[in-house]
Amino acid sequence: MTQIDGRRVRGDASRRLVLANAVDLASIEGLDGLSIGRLATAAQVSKSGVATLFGTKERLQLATVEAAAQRFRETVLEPARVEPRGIRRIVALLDAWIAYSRDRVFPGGCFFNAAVSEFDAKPGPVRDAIAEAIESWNGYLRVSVGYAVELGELAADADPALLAFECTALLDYANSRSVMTGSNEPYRLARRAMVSRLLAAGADVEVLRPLAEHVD
Amino acid sequence: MTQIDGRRVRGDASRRLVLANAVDLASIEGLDGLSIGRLATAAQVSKSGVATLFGTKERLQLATVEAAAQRFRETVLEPARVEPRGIRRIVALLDAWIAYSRDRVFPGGCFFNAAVSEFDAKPGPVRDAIAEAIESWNGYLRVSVGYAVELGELAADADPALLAFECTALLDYANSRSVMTGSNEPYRLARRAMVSRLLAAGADVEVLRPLAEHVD
DNA sequence: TCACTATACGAACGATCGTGCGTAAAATAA
DNA sequence: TTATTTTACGCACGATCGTTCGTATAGTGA
Repeated sequence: MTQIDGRRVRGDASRRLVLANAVDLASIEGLDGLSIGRLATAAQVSKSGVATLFGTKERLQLATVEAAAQRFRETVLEPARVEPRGIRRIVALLDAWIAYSRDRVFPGGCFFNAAVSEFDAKPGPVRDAIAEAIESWNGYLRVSVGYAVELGELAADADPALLAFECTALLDYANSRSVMTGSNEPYRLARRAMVSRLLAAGADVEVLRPLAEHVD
Repeated sequence: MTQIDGRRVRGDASRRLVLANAVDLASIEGLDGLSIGRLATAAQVSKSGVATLFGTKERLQLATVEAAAQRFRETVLEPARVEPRGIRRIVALLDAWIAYSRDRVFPGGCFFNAAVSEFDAKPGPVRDAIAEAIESWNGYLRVSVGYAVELGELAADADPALLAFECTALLDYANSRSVMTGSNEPYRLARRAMVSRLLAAGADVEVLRPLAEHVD
């Protein structure tokens, strides 16, 4: 039986508070643009308090990436798990992703879209952590498409890797365009493209209805 | 008859030199991460020399965006103009864009992908300049698709806006994935997706050959 | 000739950055 | 109790940031 440590409890609460501000700030300013001083101001703690809790800026960035990944999982992955494996879960995932972007779960749009563009040419632990989070989401979607093929809900010759690639491309681009223009039209375009693509892959039109008919 | 000014000639040469370094650095470090000091070191001029030529950092960023747009036009748009309007020019544009990304015309991958993610949530003149450059490219591709429809090279019910949206999404995502992983596989996936999408829109399979058969 | 402009640099400004040190308080462990 | 760990802060350090000022040089015009 592991006893709880009141100091750790307090520290974890502080870390959560700081990280909640960190992911929001980083989705706007970027993971590098996020400075410890401004973060401390936003979280209403002292600058050296942030330094105490995270050590270095790189460790703060790593913790921020993990906090963002958790918020993503809670917002996109968890809700879709109520749907059974196969095409229904795919539809739930794609729909949840659009809601995640459209509702600005991160105020600057998808955290990982911004993080990838910022760090894709900067090797190091932070880049690796971002890559792993992306890879995890991509893999989850790809495997989900694979289930649908195995279950006969998509054509046997459908390529899960290609289909997942296309959907992710459309989602990411819709996010980028919406944040840039402030319009929801990109989400409607992405929905149309994904629906017609899934139909071409043999999906049942009825099952696609949540994705096709949702208004953004 | 406007006489040339030797001082301006010299200054323009310096500006070009500095901007060539600026776009390369910014494609890696970002437009904000790009600092005047490091830029001066890279371009082998003094820090205050850069300040003299561009005034403020914001004006340097604006000039950098314009320099990047020019390099993009020279690399992607100009070569495709040798092809006639319609599906052939579309194929040339898409193929040139993949080469532009794959050959790392900007060392950090597509300059505008990085710039959009960095500035989409930061209102101001720099964001506006980036948005205008993106809009210009998107519009050019959309109009090109429209020509192909008008010429009967694509189905009459094909939606140019949607088709251009899908292709841009695939191109941007292929760029992002390739820079992140160092692989050319994303370009092959994007090619396959675009070819099948254009075929579904009624394109002639022969005309798509340059896009379909090119090896990255 | 002389005044003016554009380029270019060195030096320095105040501001902010990430980080380390010393200290204090709270909780745990001896 | 005493010793140790964790959190949290104030303070200051060196480094770098964008910017400004003064100065020098070269080219343009009157």
